[in-house]
Order: sequence, then structure tokens, then C-alpha cells
Amino acid sequence: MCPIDDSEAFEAAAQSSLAARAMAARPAPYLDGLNPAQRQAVEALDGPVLMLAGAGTGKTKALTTRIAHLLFTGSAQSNEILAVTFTNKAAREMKERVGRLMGQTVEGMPWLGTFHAICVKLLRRHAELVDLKSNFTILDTDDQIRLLKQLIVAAHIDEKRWPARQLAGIIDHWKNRAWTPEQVPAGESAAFNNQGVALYAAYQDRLKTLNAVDFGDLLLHVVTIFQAHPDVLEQYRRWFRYILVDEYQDTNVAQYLWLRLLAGGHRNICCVGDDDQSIYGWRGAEVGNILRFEKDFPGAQVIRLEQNYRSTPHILAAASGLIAANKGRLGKTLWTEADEGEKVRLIGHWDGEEEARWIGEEAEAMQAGTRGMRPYSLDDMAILVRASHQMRAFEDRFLTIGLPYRVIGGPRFYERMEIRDAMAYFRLAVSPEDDLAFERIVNTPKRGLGDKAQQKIQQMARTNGVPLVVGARLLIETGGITGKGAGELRKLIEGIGRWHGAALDARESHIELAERILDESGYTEHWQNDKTPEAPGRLENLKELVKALEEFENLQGFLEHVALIMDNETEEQGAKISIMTLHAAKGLEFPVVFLPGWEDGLFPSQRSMDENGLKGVEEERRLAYVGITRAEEVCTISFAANRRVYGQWQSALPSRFIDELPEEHVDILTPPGLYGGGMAAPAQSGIEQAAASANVYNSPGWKRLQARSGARPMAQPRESRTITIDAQAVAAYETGARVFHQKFGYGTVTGIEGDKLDIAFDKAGEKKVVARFVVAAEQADDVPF
DNA sequence: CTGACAGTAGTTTTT
DNA sequence: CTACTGTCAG
Repeated sequence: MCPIDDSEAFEAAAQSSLAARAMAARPAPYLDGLNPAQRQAVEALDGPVLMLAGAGTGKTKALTTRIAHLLFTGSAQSNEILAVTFTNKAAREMKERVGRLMGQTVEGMPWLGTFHAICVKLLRRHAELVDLKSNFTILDTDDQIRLLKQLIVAAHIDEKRWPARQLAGIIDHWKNRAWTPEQVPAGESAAFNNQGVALYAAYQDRLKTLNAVDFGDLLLHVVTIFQAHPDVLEQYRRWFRYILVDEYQDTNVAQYLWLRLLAGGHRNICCVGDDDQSIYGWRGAEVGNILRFEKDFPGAQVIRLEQNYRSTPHILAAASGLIAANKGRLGKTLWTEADEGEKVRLIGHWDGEEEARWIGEEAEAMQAGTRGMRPYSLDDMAILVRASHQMRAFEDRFLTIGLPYRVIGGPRFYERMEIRDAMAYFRLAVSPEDDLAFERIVNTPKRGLGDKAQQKIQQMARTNGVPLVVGARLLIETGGITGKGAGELRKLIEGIGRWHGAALDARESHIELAERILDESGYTEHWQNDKTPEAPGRLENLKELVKALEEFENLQGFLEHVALIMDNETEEQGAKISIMTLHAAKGLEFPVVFLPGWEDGLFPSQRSMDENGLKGVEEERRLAYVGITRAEEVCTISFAANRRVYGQWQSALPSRFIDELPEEHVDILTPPGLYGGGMAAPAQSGIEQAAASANVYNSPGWKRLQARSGARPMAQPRESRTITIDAQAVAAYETGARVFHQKFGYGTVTGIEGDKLDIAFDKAGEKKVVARFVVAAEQADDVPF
């Protein structure tokens, strides 16, 4: 099957060519809103183009306008453009925006999608070239692990010392590099107890017999086909006249090869990306791909988008200063026309709990507009953490103070246990021979079919060369299983038969069928009887799942898409502050951003540094860069001197990235109740001092604590360090007096007006402050720490 | 086969 | 400290 035979493609081509001709007469209005660099990127249609798009520079706009321009000028039909993204979200957004630009006159772009979605399409057409049938199933990670576990056990390897998860990681890594089992280099032969490669080969064999592929295979198989069948490749080279790639810095070797193969003829490839935002090296992304672009495609145009429309100058300068410490960058200079705004704010805390407490209070204050800035909605705020376990402190705190929050990321909808279980039932209804689905639900809900019963089923199926359902039936018929289990198993098998029949004849709506399956299988009941606090949520999710079916014609269609596409973005109402990892925040933006946990070992993560050395630190630094550049107006970085790690109290130094922030763009806030400002060595200045002093690293209390490491900080910092001044004390201030303020730090009184003082703060400038908020400087130095 | 206990590990994540 | 996995006794 070649794409040119595709009648659907032909129709689309005919339609869009009419549209293009009709429009060609009119000028191109979409070009108006572009800056010169964007316009250049849009108009350079032919030959290789690298669009280096810094954070917030209107990359998606340029990309989508470029597509519009291709269509508008008649350079290509909508089905001759290959546009790849990494996520469904990005693909969806792009489709929408192209549609809007073209005024809906264009048929949807059939080849705009994720690498994986496009590969599924290609692979279904040419499955036989890699010994698959075109109706192959796509395994999720769960199935994959289960399969590998079986192979590990079969190879008599101690599954405890060599967990399936690890093998899955290794195989993934190899697939990312586009290595088939035969192509894995000799240097890797020691992997997984010297048996990695053999297990990989066995795994691929097993997948073939199951007529299944995993995510990595989608790309690997297509690359294999392209390499082994030049005629097939040639068709697609001709068919895809223009290629666009989003987030090029995230491509792995397999994706890179895939792109090079396809672009090899006409070289009309436009890659968009930002080397400074490459944060997925750990899952196979090669920054080298983007750094090497000009070598790979000689004569390539490199266009830099540098005007930033997102952040204030201080935020941009802080981010730029930080990222400058990385070597081997392509280099960009972001600039903006925005007003100066707030400096990046830096604050140190005693421990992680105080950090969470402070951020909670700060969020509330910013919501109320009592920070000398405009009020912000909670929807405008985000907390970006390095590792998901850091979220907990915030959740705990926000729950106790009743601050609404939302956690972004975490297990996705379709990854949840109940959804997978339900899907397994649906899969069986569509194809009863789906062994992995059968395995998953034989004993869910509990049917009294434990390991032993399941082994018998497996054995029966294997010796007769039949799927598990059939094996199970044989087992019952031959009396290989008796008692409660036998009855339950019979009920299940009959159920599957019934559901399969219903799915085939399609008289019943697939939605009713789905509900009936969940009902008759006892799955719904299973959760209704469950008393754990998660149970109601899970039932809710099941309802959600059934609702999602409405958008599809039948169960088959649903399952077809669900493996690749399906995020659950149930928008609850009410403003909420968002909590997510830095990785999850890429591509997003918020007026107010909190970046907690900037401590060496946590961020940059120790593991990253241990395992990848300088490369690791650089990727962490890019992550920090991504974090800062998410902020539009207010960016607050914080760190804690003490943190509970696995139940043990540990102390840490402020992140090295803090030292790398350019001082002149950073504003140092003094933590609540911390009077450490004067304790640093006087020669120190700027950020170093803030880090050192705000944390009381030099204080006796700090040293005492280090001596008895592992112990809970004995003094509750809050109580011991909060000093209230009584009314008489106010009278004591005179012009020239040295005072200390919790937020603004040290200063000198320059005037008195009733209960308000004019104070020239050393760091924060001139401010008018109510007298009870300050304390005499000497007193501050005496605080017991 | 199930529930209770012990042992162990413990970044980042899309498809 | 916690969440998950595997083992063991009922």
C-alpha cells in the first residue's frame, strides 16, 4: 500500500488545492503579526532550516504560520506536510492553530501528529515487512513488564536481583538508539547479567508471536523498514514534500534517523527547538542532534527567535546568566520590550516545612495583593519542583491551611489501575485471544484464581497452542480445575464470549456494552465494596472512562486510539495553585512561579551528577533555566537548610545554581523570623551573603545542629526567632538608628511619622514601615541561633 | 487463596 | 518515612 493509492488522501489533495488556488489571489494576512525573525522562519520554505526558538519567543506561532504559508502559497497540500511533535497536546494545539489561521478551509492535516502516532499509521501499512499483521496491538508499560518478567523467569534468572523494570529500561535505551537485537554493540553485552541482548531478542520474538509492539518498536520498525526497503522510503520521500519537527532537541537517535531518512531527498526539513531546553537526555534525547544540524544538513539556514514575549527583563537576565555557565551551546540572546518588573526573588528557609509554609502564605498574600504587586489569581501561580516527592510538603501544608491546589502530572488517566483493568476487559471483548489482557483480569476482581490456577491455564494454553481463554475452557472441560475457582472461571469465560458476540454484532451501543461488561464481570461491584478512601475516586474514573467512549463509534475504535492518545484533563472549577515537576512545566507559563528546593544534591540532583558528571549538571542547569523562564512576572527561588530525606534530617548547601544567578537581577528576601543578616562575614556580598546569612550557616545554632546530625532541629525556629516589640519600644527609635526588618533586612531610620518610620534599607531601598515591624539591629544579632 | 508482616528501595516521563 | 513487593502462616 502506498500513500498515493490512498483515496482519502486524494480527496483531501483535490480539496485543498482548490482552496489554495482560491486563496492565492489574496494577500497573506497571517504574516502581519510576525516579527522579522518569525517572518523569516515562516517564509524560508525550501531547504533545511533550523529554527532556534528560545523560551517564550513565539515558536508555535512561527511553526503554525509556516504550515499555513505552505498551504497558502500552494507549495504543498495539507496531506503532503509531515509535522511531528512529541506530545498529543502539542499536536492538538498545532492542529487547532493551523485551522484557525486557514479559516477552517483546510481539511485536517493527516500527517500532523506525534512521532508515535505517525509511526503507527506507517507501520499498519507496512506491517508485513517486519513480520507483523496490520492489526497489531500496542503494549503499554505494564504489559511490557509482565512479558519481560516471564522471560526472565524462563531464563532462570533471579528476578529479584535483576528486575524486569531494569531490563525494560535497557531495552528501551537500545530501541531509542535504533538498535535491533542484532545491532546492539558488543560493548553492551555485559548488560543485565550478560543476558540482556539474548533477552531482548527473546522479547522481540515473543512480541512478534503476540502480534504486538511496544512504544519503542513503533519507531524502530519503521526505521528498519525504511532502511531495508528503499522503494518504500522513496514513496514517502516523494509524498512528504515538507517536514516540520517540533522540540528537535528532544529527539533520540531513532527519531533522528527516521527524520534523516525521510528528508534525505528534497531536504525540505524545518526543525524547531532550543538546545537550552533539552531536559530529556535521561530518556534518550540527544542534544547533539540539534547541535549538529548544520553539519547534517549543509547549507542549512539557522534562524534565531530571540524576542521574548513572556517574561520581564530581570527574569530573562537571571535565566540567561545561569544558562551561560553551560558549554557547547548554540547561543542565543533573549531580549524583551517588557517593563522591568520584579527581580528574581531569592529566599532561604530553615527547613522544608517552613519553606512550604512560607510559599503558602506568600501565595495567599499575592492573591490578596498585599505584596506591593497586583493581585494574582491562584490559577496564575505554579510551584515547580525537581522531584515529585517534594510535592508532598506542599500538599500537606495547603490542605491544612485550605489553599486550593492542583497537582499536574502524576499517573495519567489511562495509567491508573482501574482504567487499565477496565480496558483489559474491553480488549477481551474485542479480541478474546488477547492473552495479556486476560492475564491481567483473570483474578481481578478476586475469583479464587491464584498463581496455581493461572499456571495451569498457561500450561494448558501452551501445550495446545491456543490463547489463554481457550486454554481456560479446556482446563474446565478436562476437569483440571475444580471447586469455586472452576465456577468463577467458567462464568468469566462465558462472559467474555457473550461480550465478544455483542461487540461483533453491534446492535447494542458500545457504551451500554461497556457498562454491562464492567457490571457482569463484577468489576464495578469490586470497587463499590472497597472501603479504602480511593475507591470513590476510582468509580468516578470508571464513569469518566465510559463517558470518553461517546466520542468513538465502537469499542474497537476506542481501543485503537487509546493506546496512543488519551489525556484526561477534567477541568475542575475554582482557582487553584498548580504543583508540578519542572519537566512537566516545560512549554507552560505562569505569571507567578515558585521554585523551591534549590539545594545541592536535590537540585542539581545528586544522582544526576553521580551518574552523568558534568553532562548531568548541565542538563540540571537547563532544567533550572526552564524553571525560571516559565515565569512571566514574579519568580521566587527558595532553598531550605534542613530537609527530611527518607525520615532522616539532612542539611544541605544552597544550590550551586544560586551562585550562578547574576546578582543585579536578584532580590534577596529575608525569611520570616530569621535574623541572620549580620552573621555572615562582612567581606561577603550579594548573593553569596544571602545564601550564607539568610541560612544562618555561620550561626552557633547551625553548627550545633550539624554536630548532632540526624536529629530534629531542637529549637522551633519560628517561636524562638519571632520578636514582638511593645509600644514603648517604638518611641525608642531615633533618626539614624540601625534597625532590622523581617522582609527588607537591615536599614537606617531616616525619619519618624507617628507610628511609621522612614527607613533606608541596605538592600531594599527606602521604605515607609510601621514601627512594630522592625526591631533594633543589636537585638536582631542576639537572637539565639 | 488470602491477609498480615517483613524487607527494600527510593529522579525526572512521553508515547 | 512511606509505598510497594514478596513471603509466610492460616
